[in-house]
Amino acid sequence: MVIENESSDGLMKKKTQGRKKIEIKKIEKMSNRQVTFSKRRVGLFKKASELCAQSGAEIAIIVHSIGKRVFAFGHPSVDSVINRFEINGSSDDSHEWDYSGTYKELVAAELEADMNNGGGFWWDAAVEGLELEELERYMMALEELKENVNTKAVIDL
Amino acid sequence: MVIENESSDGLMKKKTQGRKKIEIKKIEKMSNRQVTFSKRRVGLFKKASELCAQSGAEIAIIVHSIGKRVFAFGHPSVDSVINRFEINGSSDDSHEWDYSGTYKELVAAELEADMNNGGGFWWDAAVEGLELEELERYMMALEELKENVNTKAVIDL
DNA sequence: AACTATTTATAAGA
DNA sequence: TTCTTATAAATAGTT
Repeated sequence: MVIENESSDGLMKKKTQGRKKIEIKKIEKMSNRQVTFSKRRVGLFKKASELCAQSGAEIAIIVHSIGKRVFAFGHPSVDSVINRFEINGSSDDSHEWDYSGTYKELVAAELEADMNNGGGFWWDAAVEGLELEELERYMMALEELKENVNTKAVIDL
Repeated sequence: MVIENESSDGLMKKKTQGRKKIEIKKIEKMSNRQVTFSKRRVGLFKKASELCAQSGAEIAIIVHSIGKRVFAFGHPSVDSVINRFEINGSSDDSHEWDYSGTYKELVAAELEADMNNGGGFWWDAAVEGLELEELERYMMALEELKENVNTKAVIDL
């Protein structure tokens, strides 16, 4: 939002409102969604690189944008991290699952069936199909991520 | 650092210095490293969940801590994102590689050979073996991440 | 695990 | 897209 640069008393005012608090939800306007995706993906990869550098963790991140582009971050490499992960077994309880299960609960089975249909991306269909209550539960899940994480069992390989 | 709560003039002062600027490098003290890892991993996963919610991207993150624990984030699931990634081929130029290559350049081949030896974690060996100049290049790479990202070729599946 | 002062990330706007 | 600016959000050091 534009702010007046000069008020009646002649003092200079703020040029913009700066960052505004937002709700974490699907960004409807495509151009804004693209800009936010670009900015936040870079931020995410930077955070990952810092975590690697500080703690020595091995991290792999794979991002499929809605535009079908694929971005990957890997330290020491995407493949090595994934391989190590898969060797441990990706379908049992050997991992600490944080969020995937929570989201899945939100997506009704019938909506998942629409994912492979023509027109739009599966995600759009899934989100548009969410009832208000479900969306609220989704947002709550986001907020409770920290707590959920800390209460998971820890099982080493 | 502790700050005096009351100065000679009787005014209350800041209780702490608050967050301090730090250099992104290996945290030597194990307890601090563990705490930072925990905090930042949660932050990383939260950022990922927000990016998914806002843009509809599909994201998988796998984190192997130095303590051998495995943490994973996946939307809609770790497996689905990885599978989609691997179908596209993980060894060619079909992806946008952001950071893994940069880091690899830093780790001399002889250091990589030590990764599988006994005693300590490979990462410790690799980082401790980095010469100062190399470490500086590494840090520069971190700073230049954003620019690097924006200059990569974009190739869809 | 909880607390603050700060640093860092980023929503809007240019 | 790249830059700016003000503010929201993350977090380092401490308790």
